[in-house]
Amino acid sequence: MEKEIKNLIKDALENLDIEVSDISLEHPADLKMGDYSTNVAMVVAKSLGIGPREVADKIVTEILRLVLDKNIERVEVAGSGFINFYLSREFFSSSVEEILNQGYDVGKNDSLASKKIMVEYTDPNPFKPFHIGHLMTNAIGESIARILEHSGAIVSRANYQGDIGLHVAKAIYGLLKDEKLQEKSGSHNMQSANIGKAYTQGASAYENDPTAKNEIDEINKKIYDKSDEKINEIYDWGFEVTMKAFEDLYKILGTKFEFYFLESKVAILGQEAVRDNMGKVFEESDGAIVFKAEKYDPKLHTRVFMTSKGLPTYETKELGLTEEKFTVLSDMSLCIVITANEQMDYMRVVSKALSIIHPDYESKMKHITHGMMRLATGKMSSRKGNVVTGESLVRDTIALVEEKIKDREWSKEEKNMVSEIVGVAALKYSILKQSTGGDIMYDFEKSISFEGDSGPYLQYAYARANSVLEKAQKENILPDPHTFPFETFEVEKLLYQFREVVSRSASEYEPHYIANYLIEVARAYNSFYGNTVIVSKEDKNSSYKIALTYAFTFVMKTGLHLLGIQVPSKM
RNA sequence: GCCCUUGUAGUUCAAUGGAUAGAACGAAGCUCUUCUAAGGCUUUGAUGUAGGUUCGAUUCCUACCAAGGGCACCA
Repeated sequence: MEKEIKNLIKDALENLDIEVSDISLEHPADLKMGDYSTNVAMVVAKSLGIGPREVADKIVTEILRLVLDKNIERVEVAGSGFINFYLSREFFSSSVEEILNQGYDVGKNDSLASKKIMVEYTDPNPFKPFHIGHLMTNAIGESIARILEHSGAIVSRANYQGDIGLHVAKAIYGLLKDEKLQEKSGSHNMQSANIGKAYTQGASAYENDPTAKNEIDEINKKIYDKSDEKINEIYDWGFEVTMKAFEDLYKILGTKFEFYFLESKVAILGQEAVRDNMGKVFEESDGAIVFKAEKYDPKLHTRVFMTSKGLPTYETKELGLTEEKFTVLSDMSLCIVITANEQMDYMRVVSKALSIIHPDYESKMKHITHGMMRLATGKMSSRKGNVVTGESLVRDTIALVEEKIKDREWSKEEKNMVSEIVGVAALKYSILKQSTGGDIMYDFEKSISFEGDSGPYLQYAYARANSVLEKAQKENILPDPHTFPFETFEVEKLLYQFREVVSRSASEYEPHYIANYLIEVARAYNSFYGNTVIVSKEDKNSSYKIALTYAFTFVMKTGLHLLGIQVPSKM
């Protein structure tokens, strides 16, 4: 419809000999002001030397002369010169019908058809706890991956693991000092939690105790050269257990990775790249090997790629990682990395180096950053009194939902499933409802209050719609989008916009547009639900309202899917 | 010092250069002989400061103020 209206305006302007380079068409914030609105009249008024309202009147007259489209009910001039388009009852009904035909494909577009895109996100390190920052990256990454898929892209999900380095040595030091933490009888989640504790102990010993620091450095060397049998054994066990625990969490969160990259491997590739480009890109400075990025861009700065001890830094590993990505996924058209924004400046420098080495990568690398997740009211500890990790946050949130639904007369399995789905929704939604750049104040209490602007609110609207549909089935009233009532409901005026919202989210890599849109749709549906009897044999429009309800469930379920959130059929 | 983010109701967040700056929480009131009250319907309140560009600025530009992050061998 957007295209049709734009063309209509274009034709009218041509007939009037008015030249405009770009016609902007938007949805007015208030639906009373029409379904589409353009400001062309105001844009051209000055150059024509006529008042904007007068120009608008002329254009509208011309449009009305041209218009034959049954989808447009009327066109009006309003405000200081806006031209507002009101769509017809027929249009909204046919868009409901269209959604029924599309089902869960609603909102799909092919702007990225058959493009291969890799999205790297989450990146927790083995031997270290999965913290709330990882949770945030995961929620954003998964959502962006799904949004791109909905635009036709072939998306590969990738995860990058720091399998070597000082953090591993710290954890192993902790494990060696306190052998109880090596207990292997419990679940791998418990074992992983113990390793997390060992890491915390090792990390603080490294800071405070010079003898421990030496020991840890020693362990670190042994991990690299694999010279100590005992350490090798602990390493293999710890790596497996922590990675398994991450997988459990990914399952709850709804992520399945296709590629796992290990730091130890890409470090070697990165070192080769540095060696091959000595003199060309990299140079020696104070014994280290550096890249002076400010030579290419004054806003960038020099960064060390190889330390004076000959060890590769993060930058070099990133170099190797990117090359590896382009190798394992041939014909990749876009390589996206999602991290916290503290890594923005490093990434810019690394990207610059990569663009010089591989000019063809330059337009294909995209770094998306997000803010920090801060916990409101200083509650840095979870309910069990431990430090809040991403994992504890997920499990505690789920537990709170469980508490809330404990009186429902459902089976234990149903309760478990619903609380998991709803808990994850509460968390993910509070991350995805705002634009990705900024920090997030996470309020534990608020996210599980499930009122208003929350994931569970959306799920609740879906569940209610679902039970409407069940009732309709029982009473044998079939959906029918063709016999519609005179009035148009607000939900209808929003449903057809889904496609535009998805494509905007995709082009800006911003899930929050979808989140905000879904809240609006849910609100409109809840209002419709609250003020109308939908299923009724006496109402001749009941079939239409049921069709509308179906359309709503398709949009809501699909929209939530794009946020990485599942829907319970009841809650 | 330089670079990057960000400053919007009491609080947490929205607003592709447009119309009366939207929600939610909080507070006050109403609402289940109707399909899930985790709902619906009312009422209340905000663009950091000073300039500039524009018919029009929360949005763009400049300065200042405030918060966060980054700036050589940690990731």
